[in-house]
Amino acid sequence: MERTTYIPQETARRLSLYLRMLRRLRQEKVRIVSSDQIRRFLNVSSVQFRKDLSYFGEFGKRGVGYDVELLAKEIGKILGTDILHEIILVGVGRLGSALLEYPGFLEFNLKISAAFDSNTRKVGKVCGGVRIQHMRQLRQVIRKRNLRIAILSVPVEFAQEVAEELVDCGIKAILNFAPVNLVPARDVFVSNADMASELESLVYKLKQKK
Amino acid sequence: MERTTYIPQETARRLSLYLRMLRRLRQEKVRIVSSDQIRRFLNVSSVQFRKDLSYFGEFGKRGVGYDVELLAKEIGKILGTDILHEIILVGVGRLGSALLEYPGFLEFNLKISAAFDSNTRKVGKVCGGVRIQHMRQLRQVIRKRNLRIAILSVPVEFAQEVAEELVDCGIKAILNFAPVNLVPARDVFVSNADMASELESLVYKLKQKK
DNA sequence: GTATACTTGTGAAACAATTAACAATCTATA
DNA sequence: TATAGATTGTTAATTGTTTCACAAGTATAC
Repeated sequence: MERTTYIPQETARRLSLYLRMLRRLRQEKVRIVSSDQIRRFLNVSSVQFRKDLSYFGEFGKRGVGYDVELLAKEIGKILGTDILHEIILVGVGRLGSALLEYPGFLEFNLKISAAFDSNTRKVGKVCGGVRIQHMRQLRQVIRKRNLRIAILSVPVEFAQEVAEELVDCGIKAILNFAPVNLVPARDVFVSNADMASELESLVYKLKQKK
Repeated sequence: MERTTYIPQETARRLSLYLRMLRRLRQEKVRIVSSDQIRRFLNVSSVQFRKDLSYFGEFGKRGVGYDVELLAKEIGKILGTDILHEIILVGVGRLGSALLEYPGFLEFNLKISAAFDSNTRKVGKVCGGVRIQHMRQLRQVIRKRNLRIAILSVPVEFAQEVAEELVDCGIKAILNFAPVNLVPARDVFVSNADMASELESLVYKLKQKK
């Protein structure tokens, strides 16, 4: 039961999928699940699933399977989403306001607890239960509440500059929706949610298949 | 100059980044770019860049670099986005309408040319220059215009069912925004744009770093 | 209690992707 | 035309990830 120190990047990503699946199963009152059932649900091989878990411990019962409730809790702990994380959103345009109202975050104990925009007409309005504040408040709010994670949904031409401001205010992780590949500062994690690029990859795959 | 038949998945994804960068450079009237400059812009090693290109041919000039214009064209051809691709969007909610107005797709010659929703109140309205049609029209429109790619932005509880309908109508690639890991049919490509999961991975990374 | 059918956990092997090292080529310049 | 400096393209080595194969544990039927 020795734990390796190195954990594949992909494993972390998949844990998230597992967790969502498990929560869904829990809702449906499923108590026990086997790695082979997970395979059918998620398109991840059963060995992959077991291997991924093996980096963190032993959670199943041989000959039986996994306790849904227990495994969900354990994966939550591993990922750090057993506790609520507050995040901020910067740029309340079309996409930004859709994200503010997006219900999918809460499922993972993620809550957008502050939103910012530089347009004074938007400031003060409430969207998705959050009052929009002016960009000027950014630093103060981040500092005061010790926030670390930001969603960036500003127009592409401001993305790099606003990202740098965020980092300067103490943000350590950014989920970027602007269509630029933001290059992260030293100790900051950036994840580029590049929708157009995803589509382009699909176009390419279709082309290959033919 | 022999071309391997196998091309890493990740290479295809990166080509998309390269292409966007090159187009931006072209706009700025840059004529020549070296792999080392690309590295600085995109955080992809210069060898990686050259290696990725080497799967498809030789596009640079030793001692000089790459012709921006030419390389952009070539990568466009490789990815298949040298010609316009029409896609459909299903589910015009908050997120769906944001996507309809998203300007980032055109950059890659991708155009949402039809949108569908089952809510009769939305049907007939125009969003992002596209008239929303009823789901009943789905099959007819897909068939008639021979469409292959769909963006799925319906509520999570309908996602699997609508996805199956899309496939049944002839759709071959789906970009899914609903927070489920859609399991694709045999010859259909699905890309799950899982925003909550992305954030959760960031939370995990932050936790590790500490 | 023993046999049978399942299922997990994991070291080793196979496979895939990235990086290092360097030959080949180009430009500019004296 | 020789030389220096720059840059690409590619083979080989390295690193990272997935899969195989199977031991070990559990439940059930008889």
